[in-house]
Amino acid sequence: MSWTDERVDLLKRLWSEGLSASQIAGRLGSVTRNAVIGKVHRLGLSGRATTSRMKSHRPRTRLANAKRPVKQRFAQTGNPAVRALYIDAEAYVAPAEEIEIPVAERKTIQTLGECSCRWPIGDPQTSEFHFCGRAKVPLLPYCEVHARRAFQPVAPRRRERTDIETPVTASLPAPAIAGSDPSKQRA
DNA sequence: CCCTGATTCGC
DNA sequence: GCGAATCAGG
Repeated sequence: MSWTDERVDLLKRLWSEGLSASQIAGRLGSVTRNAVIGKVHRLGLSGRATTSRMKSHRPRTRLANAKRPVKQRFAQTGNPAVRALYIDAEAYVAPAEEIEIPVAERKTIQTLGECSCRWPIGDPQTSEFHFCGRAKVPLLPYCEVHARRAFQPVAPRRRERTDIETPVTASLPAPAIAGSDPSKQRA
């Protein structure tokens, strides 16, 4: 697969949103992160300017957090439907409160069925605790709503770029006792 | 070892 | 133009 206009547009958008090259590659499919980086350079998009603090504007619940490793597995699946769900989740904003499941639909660990959404609700220490129990999305352990909640994009590493343009070390005062640095050796 | 982007260079 | 391999680093 090659760089069609659509794919380039998506690349530009995701890059400007601060997604990493590998994240973008995962969404585009059929390309490696190297390909993405190479394209970014050829397009002249490289060098993430000051503005794009890799933002993680997406609230994540503890439960969603706990599901992250699972999500990563599904994010890498070749199944387009599952991938689509994962990608769509990007637009999702977590609700402040858990969805109210009618008592009749609630499932316990005992009554949880093969097709029941396994999203846990409530405090496991209490008798109120139950699982969502609604019909789950095929291949996923949750109903659609909870799947969207669980499978959110990996939060970009938030880390201030301290590199880029600070070549003025020469003007810094010399340390009183400079730690020798013998570690910089390469054949 | 996980990850990040940057660069090179054969294709 | 493309991207694997590599580099340099967190």
